Amino acid sequence: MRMLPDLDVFDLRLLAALQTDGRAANAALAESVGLSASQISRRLSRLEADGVIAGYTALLKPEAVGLTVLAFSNISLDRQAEAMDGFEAAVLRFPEILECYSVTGEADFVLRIVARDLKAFADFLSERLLRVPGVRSVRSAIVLHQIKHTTALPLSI
Amino acid sequence: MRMLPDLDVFDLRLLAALQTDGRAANAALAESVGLSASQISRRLSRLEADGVIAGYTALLKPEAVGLTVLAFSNISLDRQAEAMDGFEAAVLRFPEILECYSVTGEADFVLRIVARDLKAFADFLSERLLRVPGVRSVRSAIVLHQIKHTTALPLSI
DNA sequence: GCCTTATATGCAATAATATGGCGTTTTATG
DNA sequence: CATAAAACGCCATATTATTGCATATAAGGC
Repeated sequence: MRMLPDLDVFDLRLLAALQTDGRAANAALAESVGLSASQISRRLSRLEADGVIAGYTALLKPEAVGLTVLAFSNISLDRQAEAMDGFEAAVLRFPEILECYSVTGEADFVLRIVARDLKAFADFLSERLLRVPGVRSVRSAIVLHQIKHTTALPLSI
Repeated sequence: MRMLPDLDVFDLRLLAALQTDGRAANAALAESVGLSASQISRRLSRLEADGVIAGYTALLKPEAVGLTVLAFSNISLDRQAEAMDGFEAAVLRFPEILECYSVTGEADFVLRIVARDLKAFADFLSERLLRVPGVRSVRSAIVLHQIKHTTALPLSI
């Protein structure tokens, strides 16, 4: 695994194509990259081995699997070392918490949370999250509209 | 496209497997679902046609493509209708803004922003985002540590 | 409850796709 | 400018996906 994988223009085009369609056939990728399919195969293996490509996933429509609520919750903890460890462990256990980051600013953590509906979200907050030891405050921004949503990182091609 | 795609246990297992590895071969998916590869192929086509599967993507390691800064920025706009339209159009144009939602709470919007480094992030804020007409305030939570990060939605299997 | 119809299934044949050898070309290095 | 190393495309082979089809399972009508 290279530390500084210097990606050439073909790599970047390939990554861009894979961010657009992670299941595209090598022949299709070859088309948009401008190389042969066999080279795509080889570069793909390299990018995976190097860890540039962390994985592949299917993107599901949340409503189709019964999830209508998305929220960003800002968490503040009590100032104790054990509070943080316990909180992080709890976060990993809750499947409705998709992401958790410690951040600068007023809050200690930002969470991305999904739930079936508003009631399920409220229940999760009051019966689960607020009961995690050390959690002092939770301020949630519930999503009203999605203006933009992509997992594709910008690549300077 | 069905409105209420009632997913059976095989569908849910298949979706779970695809969220774990979006490029898994049908034979491998068949293994974890408990069906034949041909059925996987057929169910896959159906889930794609129904829009349950919105797409597939490669997940890249941000550092490997030169992105070291992730932030969640909370935006407040001036109370004018045209401010909102202009802001949303601007958001769609900026590739460093991966996600944008209008939300409840103190802010009007939450943005997920990536940047090469702190300087690039600061420049983006001051030279781009703050110059979008109608933007009144930006409060950013810059990510210090990633505790959890997944795109996989929780499925009640 | 049984018959009918629609849907789902696994198997096997076929089609599509990925991979690796190999000779050639390009790029980097002294 | 010569040489070595890396990358390339083509092609043959291996792997994987898809579809026809006969059988099985589940749903609806009477």
